[in-house]
Amino acid sequence: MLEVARELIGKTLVHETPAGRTSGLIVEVEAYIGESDPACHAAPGRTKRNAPLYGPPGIAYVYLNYGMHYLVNAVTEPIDSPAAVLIRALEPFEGIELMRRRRARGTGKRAASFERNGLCRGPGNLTKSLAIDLAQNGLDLTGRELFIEDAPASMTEAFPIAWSTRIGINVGKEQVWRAFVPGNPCVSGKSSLNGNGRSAAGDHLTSPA
DNA sequence: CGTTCGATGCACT
DNA sequence: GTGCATCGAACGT
Repeated sequence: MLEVARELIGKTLVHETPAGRTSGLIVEVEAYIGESDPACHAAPGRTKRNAPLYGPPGIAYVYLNYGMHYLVNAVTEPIDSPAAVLIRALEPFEGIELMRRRRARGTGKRAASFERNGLCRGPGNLTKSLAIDLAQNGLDLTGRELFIEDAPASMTEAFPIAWSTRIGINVGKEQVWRAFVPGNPCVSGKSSLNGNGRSAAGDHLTSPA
């Protein structure tokens, strides 16, 4: 499972829409594993909302939280083993101008005022830039609309990976189940290891316990 | 630098 | 009615 999270780092998440194609390199993820993980949506058992977690792996689990942000996960385990990787940040790759227009929508701001590195920094931001909402819930991530694929050869350098505790939760804080590319300016949250002054004491470069 | 707080909608008890 | 796997603006050091 944590291996899947690690493998997703450095792949691309792509969304094809009538408006165009947007994609980015996955630089930050978190694992949510099973009903025994209090922060996982499967913790209360099977419900209508979390049903995709109990389905086959390779499926997108999308939901709305805080009433205003859609979050996208990749289901990772076999049927009846609820677990998923939350995609938290991307380095924008294709469709950057389209991302800017989507981010500006509804705000009074100009699309041009959005910096590239911030377009997909944070799970709520990346779904807005890629136009991911409940319509994509349950899609096959190996399909043609919303999918994960290997990065182009020109980008397949080895990515350094750091692990930390998960962000934005109140339970299950002990697990070191957040993986990110240290130093990458598109990573959300704080990290002394990402080289831009956003730091957190718990970060470390070794593998999780 | 840091922390607090409002916006906002839906699933769940 | 309560509580979020958030974001960013508005404050206080």
